[in-house]
Amino acid sequence: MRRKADESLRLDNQVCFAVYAAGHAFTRAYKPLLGKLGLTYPQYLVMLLLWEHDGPTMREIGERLHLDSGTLTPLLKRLETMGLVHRARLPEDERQLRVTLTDKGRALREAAADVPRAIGCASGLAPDEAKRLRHELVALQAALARAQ
Amino acid sequence: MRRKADESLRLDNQVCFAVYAAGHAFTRAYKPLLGKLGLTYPQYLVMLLLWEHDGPTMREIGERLHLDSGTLTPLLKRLETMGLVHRARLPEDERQLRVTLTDKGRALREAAADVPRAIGCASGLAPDEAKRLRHELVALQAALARAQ
DNA sequence: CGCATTTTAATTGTGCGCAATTGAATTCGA
DNA sequence: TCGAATTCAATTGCGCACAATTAAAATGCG
Repeated sequence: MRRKADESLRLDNQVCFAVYAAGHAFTRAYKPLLGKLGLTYPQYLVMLLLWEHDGPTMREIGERLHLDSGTLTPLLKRLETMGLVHRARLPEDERQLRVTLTDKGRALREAAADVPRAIGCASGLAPDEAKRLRHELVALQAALARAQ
Repeated sequence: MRRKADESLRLDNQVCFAVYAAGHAFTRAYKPLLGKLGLTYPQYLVMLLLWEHDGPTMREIGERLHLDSGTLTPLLKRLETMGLVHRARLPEDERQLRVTLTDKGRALREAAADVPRAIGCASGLAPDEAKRLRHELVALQAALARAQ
């Protein structure tokens, strides 16, 4: 019989690797769909946020997506270069940056409308299964954040 | 009442984002533990594989972790520079590269022994919950791969 | 045997992801 | 009010992650 310590060092036993591998699988599944829109997955997340509620500051985007300025500054500059968003300092606080959709950025929403359905389909999850799994992952993320 | 298409474009409804965020949370949780060992999380995954079964080829490592040579070549060179692994061509097939642990690499296993427990603790998951979640994520990953 | 095909690792280029630092704007406190 | 502390975005540097290409070794087929 194998010792406990050995067991726990086996790759297959690790939830983290399963999350890591599932993340890769999702990225691969999204790539052809988002490629048609000219977006990467993190860029798509920012666009989702803006379609939901236009005009957040960079700090708010970072809090929502758990990304810092080192990631977001170049990402948002790319979206701006593509003509999808506009970046402007707040007049009342010049430190902060407001990100707003351009007409082109708003228009992209129609083209992206069928992406979630396609991914839902590929995942093979029923809506209620997806919902439960999402809840468990959110709880997991919160527990890890709490443990610091 | 909100239309169905709008619902599906909302960030909160997406399993993928939950996986993505949980992945980040895990990486952050592992960082201080692995930092003591001088490893990144992908490097730790390779070491786990080698501790489990020493001497795989680079192709086998890539299949197991779903990583290609563009990622693994520099990663393994870093592990070699750290003195943890040895890289050598197979005499019977010069295209392939065998990766083996050095004494230092084997010794690191003891230092890493308590990492899984610490992460398990931080995740707040009971062992059976972790096992079920892992199964669901593996199934999800397989479904996404199958959908190609 | 000899040449086309396949397999494998390495390289190049792009884009995250994050720690650490910088610098500017703002806020706070004596 | 003035200087210290804080809050932001930007920058720098390092390490994945992956597509596309290159080059070498091995295989397969006529």
